[in-house]
Amino acid sequence: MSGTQDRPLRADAARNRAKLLDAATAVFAARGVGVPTEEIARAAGVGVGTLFRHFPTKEALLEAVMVRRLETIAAGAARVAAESEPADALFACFRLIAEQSVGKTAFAGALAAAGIDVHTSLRGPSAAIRELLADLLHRAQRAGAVRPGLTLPDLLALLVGANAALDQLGPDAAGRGRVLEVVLTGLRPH
Amino acid sequence: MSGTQDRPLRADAARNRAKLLDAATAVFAARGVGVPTEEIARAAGVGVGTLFRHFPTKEALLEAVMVRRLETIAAGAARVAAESEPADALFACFRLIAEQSVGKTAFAGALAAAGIDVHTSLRGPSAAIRELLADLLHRAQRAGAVRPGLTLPDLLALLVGANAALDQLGPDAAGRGRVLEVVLTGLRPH
Amino acid sequence: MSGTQDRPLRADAARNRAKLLDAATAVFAARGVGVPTEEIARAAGVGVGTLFRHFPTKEALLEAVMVRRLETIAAGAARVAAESEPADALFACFRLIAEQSVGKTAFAGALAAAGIDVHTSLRGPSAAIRELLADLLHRAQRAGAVRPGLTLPDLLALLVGANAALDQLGPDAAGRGRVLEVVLTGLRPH
Amino acid sequence: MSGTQDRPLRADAARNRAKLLDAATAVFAARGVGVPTEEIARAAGVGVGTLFRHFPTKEALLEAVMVRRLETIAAGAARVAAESEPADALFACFRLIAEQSVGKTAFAGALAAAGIDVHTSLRGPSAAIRELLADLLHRAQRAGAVRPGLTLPDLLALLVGANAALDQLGPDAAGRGRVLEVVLTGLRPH
DNA sequence: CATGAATGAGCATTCATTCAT
DNA sequence: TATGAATGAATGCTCATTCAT
Repeated sequence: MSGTQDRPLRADAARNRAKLLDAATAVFAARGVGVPTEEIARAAGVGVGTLFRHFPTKEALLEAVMVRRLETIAAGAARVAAESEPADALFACFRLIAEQSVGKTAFAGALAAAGIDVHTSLRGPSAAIRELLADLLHRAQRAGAVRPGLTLPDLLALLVGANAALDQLGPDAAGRGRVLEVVLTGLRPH
Repeated sequence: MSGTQDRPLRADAARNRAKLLDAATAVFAARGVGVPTEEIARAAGVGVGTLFRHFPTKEALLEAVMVRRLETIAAGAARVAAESEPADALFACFRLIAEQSVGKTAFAGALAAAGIDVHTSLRGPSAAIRELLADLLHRAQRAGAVRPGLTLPDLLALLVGANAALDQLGPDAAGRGRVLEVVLTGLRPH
Repeated sequence: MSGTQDRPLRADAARNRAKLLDAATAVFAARGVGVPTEEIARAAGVGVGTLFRHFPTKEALLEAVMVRRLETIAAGAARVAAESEPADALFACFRLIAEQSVGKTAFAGALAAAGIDVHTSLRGPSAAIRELLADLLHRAQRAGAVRPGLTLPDLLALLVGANAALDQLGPDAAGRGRVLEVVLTGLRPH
Repeated sequence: MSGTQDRPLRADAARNRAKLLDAATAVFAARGVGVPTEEIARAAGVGVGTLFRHFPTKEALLEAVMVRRLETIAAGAARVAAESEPADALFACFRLIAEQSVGKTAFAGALAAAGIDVHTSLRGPSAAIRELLADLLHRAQRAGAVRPGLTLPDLLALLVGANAALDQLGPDAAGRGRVLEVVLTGLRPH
């Protein structure tokens, strides 16, 4: 049911898999998805062969990186959502997701540009997020805390947009706050 | 000093340059920036050699495409800005820019991912837009129509974000309207 | 109708194509089909890129080599067949084909082993040979010079076998003569 | 001198060796000698490590497969040869060897193509066959049942050729009979 | 000046072999 | 001793760029 886990996986193999995912996340973020696979293997301290034993394709590695990211985000969002009532929870989740996905823009763009069909394995984690947000959105709207006409796709698009905006803004904390404030304010009814 | 001059360009050469830019715009948008240069040459109906005569580098071609885009946008924005008073003009420009740059996200991402330094030749056109927006922002804020603390970088980031959001939303007109409405509403003081 | 010729092909391109085919024929024969493509390119005095421009795949190159071989053989066989009456013509063709296809065994084996479907482009030339042999066989049988029950597939198998036998025998001229004599004698009615 | 000795081999080790040889024979025959060693290990139900413990090299495994084949053939030939008088024995052996070595063509070709020097360990079993055939040939010739000039190398080449012919013909029993008939008839004096 | 053939560095991927578990 | 994860050299193929025609 959990997809990625086929067998218990030997201790060292699991360690290498993790090292590879970490290295890939870092290197892709730092140098773009165009980096040679060998670079990633080197960063992970393993040979290329090991990389390809764990991820049969460069594309598969990219997917695994994104899946892990989404899983982390989904978990964080679920935690945050549980702590407050719907409206606040929605806003908190929005902040969290928009903030956490640093650099995701470049990824997603590159993946799409490469004609990669990420959907299959991403559907799982992203479905979790989607459902959570759909629920929160619905309840926040019923509570009158969010614009009534807004749909889930709208919300997701705004999330992607906020993400892109923060990416573009860089580490300027004050600016990030103002930008998020603009979007979150806009979500409220007027 | 006299080597890089922009000679008037013979009629057919100018025509080829235009054909190449059009083809590149279309093909990059349709198939991503990863397309072989030869594909673009073919789409333009010329040989690769001709492409490289006009644009010494693939990167240069990409830049030229974006420059032309920005120039169009800048012109449109200037026109729109002249037609209303500051606050409305700012909102109109925001809409225009966010709408017109369909697919730019993938571009920009890919460029950045490729480690390409677009700045040099883009600074011109984008500076024009920047100045226009800086001016409108300033005056709209003085008129009390836009959040006081918002800076130009904030606004640009929001523009990029809105662009990404619309890209993600696809051609759903109603959704695009709602998303823009959210962001524009958020820009106003509260 | 003639298949391989798509456009007139520029002079130098044609020259390179020929050089590549010659080099490939020689190198494959000398060192087996396992040779790196780069080896062949070097032997032809061109870059790998050129090789792959002419033959989109290593497999395609192999096929082209075999096609040319078969074409040569087919032409020679047709010439020989025209010079005598059916029975003698059949025997002459048999000798010619068995002799000319030195090293073909290794080729064909390797191709089959590689799971390559050579048929498509080979069908043309080999069909020509097949038809010629079918005709000669039929007429030689009617003339009472060849075993009556023998079919075309039988004859082709014997041809392949004779080829293999000669390959195995090496350059010992007397031995080659005796071996061919055995097979040709066996073809006659008894 | 004591390093390469053939220790009796523990029961399970012997079983593994046999499983590997069987698997290799089957897999090589079915998918060609290009199959990854891991495929063979899997088919044998052991790990690659075990495979390489028994056969230090892929080439060594191939050789072992062929050796076993030749041993089987040699034994069969010896049995058949004992049952009749020289001439018939020779023909029976010829049939047997030609028939039994189905698929050997691809093997031998691939081995040769790979530049593998099979001789060392094959000389043993093949020497047995060679001697048997040499003896039979000699006696059959003295009995006037086989062409006088024919040498042992000629006979071996014809054997390889017959093998190739049968391989090419496939399972068509009647055809196989006719083809062998042709060659065997050719062997007789005329 | 346009063309498209030639170039070759670069990259993803495979696979025989080794070695930690 | 068996296992299968790790290794990395080797290979087929691509594509930006150059240059002969």
